Amino acid sequence: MAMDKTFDAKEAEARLYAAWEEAGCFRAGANATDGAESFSIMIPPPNVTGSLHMGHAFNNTLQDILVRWHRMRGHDTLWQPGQDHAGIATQMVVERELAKDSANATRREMGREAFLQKVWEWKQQSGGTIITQLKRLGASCDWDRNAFTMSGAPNAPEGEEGNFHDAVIRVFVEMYDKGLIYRGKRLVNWDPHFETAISDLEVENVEQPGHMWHFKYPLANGATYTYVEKDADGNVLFEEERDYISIATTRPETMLGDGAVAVHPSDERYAPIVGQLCEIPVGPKEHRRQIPIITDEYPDPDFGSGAVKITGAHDFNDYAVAKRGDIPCYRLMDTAARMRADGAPYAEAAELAMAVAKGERGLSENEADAVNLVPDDLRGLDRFEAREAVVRQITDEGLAVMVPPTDPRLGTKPPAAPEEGGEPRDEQLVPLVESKPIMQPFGDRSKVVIEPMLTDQWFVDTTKIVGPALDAVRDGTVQILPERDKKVYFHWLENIEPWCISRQLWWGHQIPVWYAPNPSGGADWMRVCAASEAEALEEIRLLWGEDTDLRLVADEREAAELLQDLVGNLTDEGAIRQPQSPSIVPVFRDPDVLDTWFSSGLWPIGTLGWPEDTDALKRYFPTSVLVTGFDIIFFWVARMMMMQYAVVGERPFDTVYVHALVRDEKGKKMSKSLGNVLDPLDLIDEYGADAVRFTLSAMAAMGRDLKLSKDRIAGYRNFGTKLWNACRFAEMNGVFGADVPEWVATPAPTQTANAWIVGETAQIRAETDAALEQFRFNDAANGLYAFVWGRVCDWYVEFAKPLLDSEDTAVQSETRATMRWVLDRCLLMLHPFMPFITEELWGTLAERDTMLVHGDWPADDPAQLVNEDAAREMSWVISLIEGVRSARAQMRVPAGMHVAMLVSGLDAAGRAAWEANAALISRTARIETLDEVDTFPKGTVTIPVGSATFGLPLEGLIDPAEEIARLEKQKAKLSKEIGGLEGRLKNPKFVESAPDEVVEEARENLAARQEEMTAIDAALDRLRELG
RNA sequence: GGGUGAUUAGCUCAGUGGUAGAGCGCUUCGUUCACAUCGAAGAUGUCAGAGGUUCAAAUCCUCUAUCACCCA
Repeated sequence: MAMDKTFDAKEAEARLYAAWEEAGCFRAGANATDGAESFSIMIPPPNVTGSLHMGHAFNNTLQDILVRWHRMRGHDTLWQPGQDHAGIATQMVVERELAKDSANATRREMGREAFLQKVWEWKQQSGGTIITQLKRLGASCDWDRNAFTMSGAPNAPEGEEGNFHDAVIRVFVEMYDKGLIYRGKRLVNWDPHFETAISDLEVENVEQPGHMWHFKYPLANGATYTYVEKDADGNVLFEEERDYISIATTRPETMLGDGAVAVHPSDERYAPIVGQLCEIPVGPKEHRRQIPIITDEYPDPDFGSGAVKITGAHDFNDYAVAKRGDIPCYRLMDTAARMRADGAPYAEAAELAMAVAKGERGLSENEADAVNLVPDDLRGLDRFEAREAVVRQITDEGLAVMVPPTDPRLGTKPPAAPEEGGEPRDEQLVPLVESKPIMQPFGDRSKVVIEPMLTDQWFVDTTKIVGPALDAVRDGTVQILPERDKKVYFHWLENIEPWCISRQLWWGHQIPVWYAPNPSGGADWMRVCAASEAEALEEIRLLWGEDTDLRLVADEREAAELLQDLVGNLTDEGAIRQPQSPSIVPVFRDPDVLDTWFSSGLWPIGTLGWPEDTDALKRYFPTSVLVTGFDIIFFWVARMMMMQYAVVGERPFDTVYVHALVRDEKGKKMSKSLGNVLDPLDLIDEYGADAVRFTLSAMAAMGRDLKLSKDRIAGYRNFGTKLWNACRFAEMNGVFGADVPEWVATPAPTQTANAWIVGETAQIRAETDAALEQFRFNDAANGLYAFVWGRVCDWYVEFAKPLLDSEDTAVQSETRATMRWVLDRCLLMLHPFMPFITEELWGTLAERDTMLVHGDWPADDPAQLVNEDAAREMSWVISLIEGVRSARAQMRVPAGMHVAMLVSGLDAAGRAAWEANAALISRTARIETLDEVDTFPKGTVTIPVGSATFGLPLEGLIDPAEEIARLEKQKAKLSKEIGGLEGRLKNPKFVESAPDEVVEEARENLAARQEEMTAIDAALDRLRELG
C-alpha cells in the first residue's frame, strides 16, 4: 500500500489522540521502568471558564515536550491536569447566562444556594471546553486525574467528588490556628461592579486622558505666610503672601475624606505653616472641615505644588501616610462606589471630624469608618457625578487656582500675544485644570474603575511565612529559570504585603468561620474557625453550655435581629450586643469566599490527595518542574512556595521554568481589543497541531518574547511533510520491510555514508538531550530540524540511493538497516515536539511492539558511534559535490547534463574517498567520468577540494571572463580569511596566550586556505593565458 | 520616577571571548521515479553609537541613543 504524499493532520490527529487515551498511555507511571525516578508536572490550572489562547498553547506545548520526553525515557511520569474555579470570572459568566433570558431570576433574587446550583450546572456543561482544546494540541495529561479546586465542595453534584475543597478548608483552619490568618480593616482594590475585593492581578492599569485640578486649601482663621520659591542656588524666583496652600488632585471627590495635607519635611516653602490647620474647600460653608498640615517623606517637592492631600481611605499611598501619621481614614463610598448615604447627617459627622483634627479626641478604626463625611447634597451620587459637583462648587466659590489662559499647563494652544499681532486680551484668569494622561486601575473582568476601599477582609500574614520561600530560592533548593526572573521573585517577596484572601462572592470556598454572640459579653461577635459546621457548632456549644439552642441563621443581619428580639437592648445595627441570657443563640457563617489563588496556591499537594498520605503524594511530590508565564511569578509561584512550606514544610517543585509571552508578528501583545489574536485552534485546523507546536518550541528562546507569524508555522508544517516523504522514500525502498533487521546492539556499518550518518545521529541525540536538560527548547527543536532536513534528507537519503541500488546485497541490506535505524531515531526524537505525525509514521511504517508515545528514547553514545574517518570522508565528498554544483550553476551548465571531470593532485585519502563514493558523487553532481591529469586543458573550470583540484573541461561552454570573475570572488573571500589568520598567528602574544587547540586550529585552517589559494591562482593563470 | 531586558541580513530571531548564523522572504535555474508543502545555486551585515578590558569582543565593563515590558 503506497503512502500518501502528505500527512493528513485533520484526519489523523483525533484518531491518534483517541488511541493514546484508550491505551492509557498518559496515565501516571505509564511506560515507567522498574524503580524509575519520578518526573511530575502540575499544569498551571486554566480557568474553568477559559478557552485555549496562544499563551496556553505555548505553555502546554513546553510541558508536553518535557513530559513525553521523560515518559519515553522510562521515568515514572505524571502530568497532572486540572482547572481552577475562577471565582469572579465564573460567577460573571453564569450571571450573564442567566441574564440572557429575562424570565430567569437574577443571582440576588434566587439566593446563594440556588445560584451555586446554577454554577455547578454550568460547570458540568461548559467547564470542560479547555480540556477538549488541550487534547487537540496533543497534551498528554493524565486526564483520569483531572482536578478542580472546588471538587468535593458541600453542594457539589455527582461527578465532582474529590477532596480539594476539604484540603483548602483544612489549610485555612490550620493557618488560622497558627495565627497566620487574621481579619482586619485594610485598603484593598475594590471592584464596584462585582462589589468585591479583588487582587492586584485582576487590576489592569491603563493610561487614560485625565485631568489634574488645582485647588486652594485656605489656612484656618485667615492665617497667612510668605510663599517663596528659590532656584538651586538659593536665588528667589517668586515670592507672594498667601492665605492658602495649593493642592493638585486627579480625584476631587475624594477631598471630602481628606484627613490631612502633607508636605515633604525638607520643603522650605511650607515650613512656616506645618502644624497649622487648613480648610477643605468644599462642603457646606458653616461646617467647613479643617485638617492639619503635616510632614511626610511621601510628597515629592518637585511634583505639582509639592503638597499632597491625604485621603487614607481611598488611595494606597495616602493610606500609608495616614498609618504613619495617625491620620483618620474616612470612607466616602458604598460597595457600589456611590457616595455614602448612611450614618449621621453631615453636620454631625463634620463636627466629630473637626474635634479629631484639633486633637480633642481620637477615633478607633471602626469609629472612623462609621463617620460619613459626604455632604448631604452629594449623598447617593455616583462617584463621577460627585467629582463634577465638587469641582463646580469649589470653582464657583473662587477656590480653584487661577492662571492666565496662556499657562502651558493648560495644554491648550494660547491665543497669540498682542505683540505678535493677536487681539489685545483682558487678563481674565481661568481655573488651572491640567489635561494629562493618568494611570487608572480597571477591573480586568468588570472593566470599571477600581476603587481603593477600606473594608474588613481576611488576610494571610505573609511576613510570617515568606522566609522559607525566599531561602529555598536563595540556596538553590528551588531553581528559577531564566536566572533573572529570580530578581522579580525576590523583589516581590522581600517587599511582601499582607495577602487579602477574602472575596465578597458566592462561588468559591466559603470561609470556615462562624460567628456567635460572645458568652462572656464583650463588643464583637465571637469567632469560631472550624473545618465544618458541626465542629463549629460543637465548639460554640461548649462555650454557651450543653443545652443552648444554637440557631443557625443566614447572615449577620438576621442574627442581630434575632438577638434584638430576644434581648431587646441593641442600639447600633451591625455593631455590638451583649445579651444578658438569651435562650436561643444565633450563629451565622462568614459570607465571604476565599480568593481563587488561595486554593491554587495548594495546587501541588491538593491535586495529589493531600491531606491524605496518598501514594501519588509520595511518588510525585515535590514535583519536578513548574512551567509558567512570567506574569504570574508573584501571584502564583510565590504563593505556592509560601503555602507549601507553610502547610507541609516542603518545596512544591524543584525547578520553575518561566517562559515569555506570545505576541503577534509585529510584537504587539495579543488582545481582543486590538483584534490581533491568533486562535491556536484555528492554526491547528490550518496547519496541524504538530506545526503549531514545533513553531512554538523552535521560538522558545529562554526569556524572550516570541513573535508569531503564520509564515513561520507554514514553514514547520513543510518540515513535517519533508519528514513524511523521507519516510515514504524509505518505505518504497523496503527499508521497513519485515526482512530488515532492527538493530539493537551498537551498529557498526561498513559503508562510509552509513557509518557517517550513524555518528551524526548519535551526536544529535546527545545535543537534544543536553538542550532539553537545560530547558533550551529552541536549541533542541532547531537542532533536530537542521539534522533531519539538512543532514538526513539533503545528504543521507541521496547517498543511500546508489547503495540501495547496489548489486551487492550485503551493502543493500546494511543500508536498509541503517536507514531504518536513523529514521526511527528521527521519529523518536521528534515525537515530543511533533507527536501526531511521528506516531502516524511509526505505526504506518512497520509492525511495532508499542506505540511511539511509549517508544524507547535513544541513548546512543557519540563517543562510540562517531567514526572520525567516515566523517572526514563525507565532509570531503560534500564539499566536492557542492563545489561542482556551484561551478555548474554559475557557468550555466544545464542541470540535467552529465559532464566529464578531471582531477589533479589527488592524494591517497582523496583517491580512496573518490573510489568509495564515485557512484553517489556522480549521481548527485551529474559527473560522467573522472580522469586524473597533470594539467587541465584550457577552458577548464576548477574546483579546489582539500589538496586536490577538480576541473570541468567546459571549453566553448564557458565565458573565460565569467570564470575569472567567479574565481576572483572566491579569492577575495579567501584572502580576507588568510589575512585574519596570518595576522593572529604572527602575533606572538596570540601564540603565547591562546589555548593550544585554538592556535593549532588556526594553523590548520591557514594551511587549508593557502592550498585552495594556490589552486585558484593556478586556474586564474591558465585562464589569463587563454584570454 | 524605580527596575528589567532588547538593539545582529529585507523580516523574525539564534548566537556566554576564538573564521558572523538559521528560518522566512528575494533573484536565477530546475517537475531526474521521496517530497513543488520540493530541489540546486545566489545576493544581502559599520552585530545601535562612543569609549575601555583582552593576544582576541556581537559576546565582558562604562557611557549615550532608541524601543519594549514590569512596578510605582
